[in-house]
Amino acid sequence: MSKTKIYRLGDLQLRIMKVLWANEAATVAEVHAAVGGEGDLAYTTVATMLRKMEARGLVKHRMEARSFIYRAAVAEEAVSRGMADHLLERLFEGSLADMVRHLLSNREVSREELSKLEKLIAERKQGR
Amino acid sequence: MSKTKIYRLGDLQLRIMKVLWANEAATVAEVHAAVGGEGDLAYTTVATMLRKMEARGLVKHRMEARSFIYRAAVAEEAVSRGMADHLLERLFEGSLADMVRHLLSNREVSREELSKLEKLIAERKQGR
DNA sequence: CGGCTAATACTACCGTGGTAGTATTACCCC
DNA sequence: GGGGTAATACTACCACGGTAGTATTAGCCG
Repeated sequence: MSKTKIYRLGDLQLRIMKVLWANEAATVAEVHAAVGGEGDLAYTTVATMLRKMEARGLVKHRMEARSFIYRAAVAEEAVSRGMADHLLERLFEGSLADMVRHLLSNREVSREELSKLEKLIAERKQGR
Repeated sequence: MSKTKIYRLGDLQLRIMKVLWANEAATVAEVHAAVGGEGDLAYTTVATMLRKMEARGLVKHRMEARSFIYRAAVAEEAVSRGMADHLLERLFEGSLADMVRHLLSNREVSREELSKLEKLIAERKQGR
């Protein structure tokens, strides 16, 4: 299959994935340190979550000197697109314009962001 | 509180909300008919879900001639924005441009959509 | 060697989305 | 009035995210 339903990640899971995407490989302790910023979690919580995530195919581990070294088993791209696509379909019936409209309303967006967006659209229109 | 954590809605819940947003008010039977399109659900499944959603403050009901008439208790706007914002923060650290970039890649977007987007950005830049 | 320590394994528990069966109730029609 | 029917209520399960305690194990250090 390989269809791991990539788009459904909880908050903690996503935070963990971000650590692994940023670091390529990390021990439980490293993930715990990196993830546990505010309102820190128990070490075992992170360890348990990693095990559950491995069962779901999100991460893999190898043993090294008595420690598990975890790394991501799914690409950040795939997850980002999966989740964003899922939301776009579920909520806005695939209309990107609708989605962006919602995101623009009631939110302060810097001029830089707007310019970046403009450029993106323009490029895309050019078929690039 | 009233902070119902608006942004976490399951697929079925969202489908139900869409029916209620479209219809203003509906009986369980109506929701069931409208939602159960493909791979249809049991009537009781919809009824149970509605009850759970009411407990969470997502919908309300009134009695009328032996039947519950449900209506949405949260605005579509609020939910859409909540969910989209949540994703934007969790996944793209608030960078709208990043998010749109992901959504544009590997996806066919009509010229109309692109034009709509252009207009949105332009309007926003004008401070409107 | 014996104990400390760091690591994983196992188990448990809560909340909630999703799904649905069974029970109860209240009406309506013959 | 009695039976059928439509509606809700109650109960039950499973999966899974999140959280964490307890048990076990393996290695190290004095």
